[in-house]
Amino acid sequence: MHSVSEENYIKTIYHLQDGKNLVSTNDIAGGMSTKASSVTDMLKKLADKNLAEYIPYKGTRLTQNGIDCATQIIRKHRLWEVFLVEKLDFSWDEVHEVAEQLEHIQSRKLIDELDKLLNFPKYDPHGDPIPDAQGNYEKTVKTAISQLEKGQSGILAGVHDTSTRFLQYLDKHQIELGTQIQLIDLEAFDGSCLIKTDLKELHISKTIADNLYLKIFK
Amino acid sequence: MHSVSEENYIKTIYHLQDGKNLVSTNDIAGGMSTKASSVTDMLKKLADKNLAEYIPYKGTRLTQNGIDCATQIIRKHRLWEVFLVEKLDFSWDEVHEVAEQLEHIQSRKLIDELDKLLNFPKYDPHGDPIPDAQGNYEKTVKTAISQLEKGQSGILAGVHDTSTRFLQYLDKHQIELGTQIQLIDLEAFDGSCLIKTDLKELHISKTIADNLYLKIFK
DNA sequence: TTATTTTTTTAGACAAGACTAAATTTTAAT
DNA sequence: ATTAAAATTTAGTCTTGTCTAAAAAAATAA
Repeated sequence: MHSVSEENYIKTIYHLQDGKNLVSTNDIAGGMSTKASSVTDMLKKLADKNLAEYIPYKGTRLTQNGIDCATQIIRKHRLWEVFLVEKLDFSWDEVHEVAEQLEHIQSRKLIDELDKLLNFPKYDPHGDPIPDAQGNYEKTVKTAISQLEKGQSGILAGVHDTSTRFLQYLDKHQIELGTQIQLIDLEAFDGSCLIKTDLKELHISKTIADNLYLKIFK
Repeated sequence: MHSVSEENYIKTIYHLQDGKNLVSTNDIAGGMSTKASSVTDMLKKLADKNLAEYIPYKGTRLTQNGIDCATQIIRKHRLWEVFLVEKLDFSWDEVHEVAEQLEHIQSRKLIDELDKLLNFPKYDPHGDPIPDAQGNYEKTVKTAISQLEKGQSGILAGVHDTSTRFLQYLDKHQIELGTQIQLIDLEAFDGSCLIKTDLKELHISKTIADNLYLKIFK
């Protein structure tokens, strides 16, 4: 099928795409911790294989083919994360690195059976939706806390940054998926926020507020 | 840690070693479906990393380091095989290819937790022993049916050839691990045998008899 | 023991993926 | 509209792991 490297590029482009028309070479390089020149080389390969459309100096977008491929990788990644947490007692900040390896295992049967074992879960441990075998998944509209208006509230449905440090920060402050959060105050000067959960009030920086996505009750 | 390719060489050498003092370059090439010249290159790398002792023109043996590494790969391979059969409804002739990929996933916690989930199994679905976290495992003395004397019996404890075709042959004749088998007659001319299980008598070729290993009651 | 065959190694090439440095194109700023 | 800065691509190199063809060593046979 495709090489591990190709799959990682496809996944990165897919995540960067979201809404935008074209993804820039530099953004991909940033997202993969590699150099722009390496990205250019790979983009040509992906275009040759009809996985991406590459317009020199302008940017790239995945073809339908590439999108299908990305969706399957994401399906695998998220199912493995559920497996690690539900069956192997991993905590949600430990799963990413291992899932990153497991998502490249090639076996249709393996994934379908895993899905069955886990009872066809809809969400991964970070609250992100899991595509089904056909690649369909609920595209929830999630809003970062930093984008809310004062007084709005919602439940934590996803995080942007999935680094161990960030996830541990959340654990420390007893914030997890499903936690109800209300925006009490927003400081215009530095974008920091005062938020309230069932348990306590907490002051968070703009960086944190950008990273927490809520499903909003309208 | 080590590359997938290095791990595959280590595993192959370990399996070919068994008993022998040195493993030949050609045998490794055969076992890996690669060319002797490629093997020579890799042997030098393994020697540099203190994973193997390489004596040009003579052969190779793993160092203790290499043996430890091989044992861990085998542990992972066999645990994943158990997982696939027990939890994901794979049949024993479907597991090998996938386990071959899964054995290279790097995560100590993953394997220890998997071991726990499966209840610390001692044998894989082919009857081969699974090394524990320290690398220790029961080194059973298994004897091919073709090596038995007339009248001897034992229970099927392993197979040599693990190809799908062979495993399906066994399924067809209702032979599985744990099946009690007695050697009724051995034809000196072509090495074929007449064997008896609880269910029936069966005439098997020398090729088959070479591939079936029994634990013998002495 | 010499000649022949087999095994193994060396030399040189190639593909995938990555990098650095230089060149080119695009964008932004005067 | 030029010029300066930023983004992107090209050219050339490197590493890993593979290959073929040729050379060298070891094993076998006469």
